[in-house]
Amino acid sequence: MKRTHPGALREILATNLRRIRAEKELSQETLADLCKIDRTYISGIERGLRNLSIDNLERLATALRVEPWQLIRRRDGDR
Amino acid sequence: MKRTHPGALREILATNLRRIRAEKELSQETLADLCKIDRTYISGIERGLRNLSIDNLERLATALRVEPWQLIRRRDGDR
DNA sequence: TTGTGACTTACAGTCCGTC
DNA sequence: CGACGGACTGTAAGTCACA
Repeated sequence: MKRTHPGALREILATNLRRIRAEKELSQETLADLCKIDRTYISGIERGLRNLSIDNLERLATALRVEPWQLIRRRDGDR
Repeated sequence: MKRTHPGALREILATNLRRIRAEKELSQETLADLCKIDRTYISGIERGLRNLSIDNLERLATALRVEPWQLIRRRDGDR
């Protein structure tokens, strides 16, 4: 696929998105439906392959009913 | 020119960026230099006209020495 | 249900300026 | 110093057929 790869923030977003989506028990497809972003695009985000814009970050957050910043907040130990 | 202008998140970022940059007493130009983003582009971000990617959000955050999520976090008191 | 490569088009992002 | 414009280049956006 070779979609660009830099950026640690992408990885954080990727894991957060995947985790939160799982918590809400949504499939990529239903989420895609909710925020009107293509399913395969969401797939790409969750694998850290897509460098999305903050407009799309906002759409995802709204669909998931979380604040946008929660999607890029590092979560591990919560430091 | 027709720069797009949707997205409440952009406004939050705009004010946060402007505030933090001011706190660090950096000009748009020196910040541009620090994170290697074009000065006119930073100007556009601070006016909420630009829909930047999270890779660039990260670069801005790094240059300002803050966490990326702090740039898009809404503070009580602004809108 | 999700991953992937390939593709076109819209705009992200740069560089030259003026005021 | 910052707002704003014109003209460009590179890549995110968005979709598809198939695995």
